[in-house]
Amino acid sequence: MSLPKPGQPVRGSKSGQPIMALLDLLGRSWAMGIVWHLYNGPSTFRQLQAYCESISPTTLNKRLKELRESHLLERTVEGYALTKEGKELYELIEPLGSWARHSWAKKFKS
Amino acid sequence: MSLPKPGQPVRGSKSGQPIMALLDLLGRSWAMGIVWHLYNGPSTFRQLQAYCESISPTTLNKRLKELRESHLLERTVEGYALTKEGKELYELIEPLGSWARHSWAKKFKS
DNA sequence: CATACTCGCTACTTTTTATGTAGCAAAGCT
DNA sequence: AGCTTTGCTACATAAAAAGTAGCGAGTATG
Repeated sequence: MSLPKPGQPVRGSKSGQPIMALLDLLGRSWAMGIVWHLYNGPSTFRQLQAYCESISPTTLNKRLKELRESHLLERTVEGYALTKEGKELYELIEPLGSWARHSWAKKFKS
Repeated sequence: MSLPKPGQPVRGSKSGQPIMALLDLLGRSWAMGIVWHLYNGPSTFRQLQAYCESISPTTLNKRLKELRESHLLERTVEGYALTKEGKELYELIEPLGSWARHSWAKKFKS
């Protein structure tokens, strides 16, 4: 799987519109979960592995590479951490959390 | 792949927190693209297939089933359409579009 | 009535992704 | 020197997605 970049054809869009590249990137397994988790603070590779209970090191490493190349996270002395863009992204997807709890989950209670 | 439901263990979380179930669901290939597209109005199966240029009918059908069972879309006389919840969800992820264009894409121009 | 569409979908094979497990090299204790 | 932790790679297996063909139902057209 190649890195989706805005402006280039990606999985799902020959036009490479930024939103499609972003959806391709975030649509890969664990990508959003990693961003979600790192908002709490930097984590090491092994901490991320423990957090994402069933991720394999192979996949984790691939996702980390992709997210780094996409400028959403970086390595620091404390481990992997969100960049400015990564934090912005988190703040955009954050409302999903409360919506999922308060509106969406209720539809499954029947 | 089984349908992720809030309150049950899902890919990535034994707790089944709604947000994790949602991320699992949306993280599957094309799921967000389908929601994104349907906000413009209902589409038939073949229209969706044409829109998602490289999706296979097998995968499209699976995604549609999952999204229907998750109450995000439904079948109408005009084809597949977003439910009230689906529209709410779209409106939550919609800001990603302008962020991707205006902030994120710029990081790749170097 | 026949034939020729379109539509929603299934069957099947191939390719791509992800998982599961083992373990290595580098760095930091002790 | 020995023992751990850390970040990661290698390899085999399993799961998911793509690619292609085509069926049965419905509708339109001659």
